[in-house]
Amino acid sequence: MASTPNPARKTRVHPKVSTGEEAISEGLRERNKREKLTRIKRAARQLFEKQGFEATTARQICQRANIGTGTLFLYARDKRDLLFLVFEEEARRLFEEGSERAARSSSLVDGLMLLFDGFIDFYAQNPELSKVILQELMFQPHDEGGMGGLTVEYQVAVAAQVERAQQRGEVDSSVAPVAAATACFAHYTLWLGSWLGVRMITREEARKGLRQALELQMQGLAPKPARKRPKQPARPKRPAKKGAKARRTKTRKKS
Amino acid sequence: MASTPNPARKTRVHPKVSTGEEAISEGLRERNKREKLTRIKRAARQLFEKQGFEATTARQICQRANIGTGTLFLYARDKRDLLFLVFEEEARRLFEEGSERAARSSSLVDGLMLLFDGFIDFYAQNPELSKVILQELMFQPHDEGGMGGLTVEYQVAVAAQVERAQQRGEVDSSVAPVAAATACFAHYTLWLGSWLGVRMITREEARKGLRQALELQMQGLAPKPARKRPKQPARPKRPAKKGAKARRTKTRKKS
DNA sequence: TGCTAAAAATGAACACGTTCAGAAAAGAAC
DNA sequence: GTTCTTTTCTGAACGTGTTCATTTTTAGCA
Repeated sequence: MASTPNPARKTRVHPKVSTGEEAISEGLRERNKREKLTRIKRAARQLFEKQGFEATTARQICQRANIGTGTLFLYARDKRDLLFLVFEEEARRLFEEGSERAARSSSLVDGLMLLFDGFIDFYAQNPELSKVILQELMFQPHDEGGMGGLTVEYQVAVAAQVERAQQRGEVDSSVAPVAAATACFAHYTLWLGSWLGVRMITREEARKGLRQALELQMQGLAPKPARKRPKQPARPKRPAKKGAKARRTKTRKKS
Repeated sequence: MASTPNPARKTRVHPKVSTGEEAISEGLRERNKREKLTRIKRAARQLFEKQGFEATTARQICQRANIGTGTLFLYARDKRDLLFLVFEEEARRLFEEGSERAARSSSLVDGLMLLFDGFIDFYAQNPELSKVILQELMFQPHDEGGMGGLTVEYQVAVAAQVERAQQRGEVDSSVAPVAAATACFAHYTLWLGSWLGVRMITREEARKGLRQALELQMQGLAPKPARKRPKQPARPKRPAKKGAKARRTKTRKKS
């Protein structure tokens, strides 16, 4: 009944390392901190990629980064936080690239897959690390900036896609965009989980399953009333070229 | 690139404790093991519920169960596995109760909510523990028996619900039941995660969101060609308050 | 240049989960 | 009972992530 509120992630990392462009001249302090952070990122990344997350010890990272063991935890809340330090930048880049590509698509499902594919490629590079990242993303509060914030932006981007589709007449106007976005996001996370977490599925199976789930989300489970032309152009502006259900798009090429 | 295959959960727990009814007379060995297991379960449950999962140490459990520290790990693979030892029985019961109730329902959404509600109630009893359980369920391979097996059975039960609805004509006959079940399960896990993991939502909000997601899954996002639906309340004439739509059933009462 | 206060770095120390070589208990055979 | 084999138990020991009192570095000022 009691339940401790979890180790309650430490309030904030101690040295406030500058986030980029500052006044022209930086003090010694600033420079040292920046360099240290860089070294930490590099060391962590190298070791994670070579040995995996669990097999890499904090002390190893410290040694390679030339810092004392305690210092590491002034720059990262804990070991898992290092994953974010290391990969946030790349994730942000992928996110923006995906958003751009998706914006050019004219089908909701295609657009979402473009959005998702960037991350799927990223995760595929190292499934073991990705599992930990995903786990953290799905179970850590999304506030407190960092990569959790990205997740929120992600959902916003999905919602934007839905809204565009709605304006196109591809999505019913009575649907709340955020609700639809959440639904699509649910399929995304489930299939990612089956692939990276539960590990009973390959990457391509996950992509295929995800795409089918999105199509099913478009169609709905309920039976279509009668297969006849909606001759009344009252409701949707354009009759939305929605043909049969199983829209066989060729599997999208990825990098 | 390398990536260690994770600490690779230990092959199997050492003493094979009998799973219930055996030959009438049991040897001293069997009895000792059974008693020890019982003591472990009791101790772990009490401590977990009083102090929470993280705050309970393995040594505390051993002390309370009157066993050596090493012995604990002959009965549980690791600390998290204790959660399954402790809660599997109860989870199984809830699952069966839910299945029965769901079988009596004549609407898919209602039926699924009945199925889900059992677990939602269970999780609500102790959200912190539930978070860990959920995390384990979603990220540990589902084979190797235990509670993971339950997850599989769960999805099967959902698929069965879909099939029944299909026979009733509530679900389109062209839909593959497992695909539909997976989709519904995706909504279930997402909303559970928002509630227990990311912690930005209350239990009732999660239930409501889940129900709406299921309804949206029924309807689909695509625009309906003509409003010739059997008995759907058509488009909401009344300007349904704040974006919410498709509110059909009154929020189900739960136990 | 010294002097002082604030910021940052340090590594020994802590508490934890987990292991494993050896000890103890239970069964089998006589 | 006595001996031997097999199963089960045990707690000291290991390696881990993380903390914190102390030391070192930097900045501001005279």
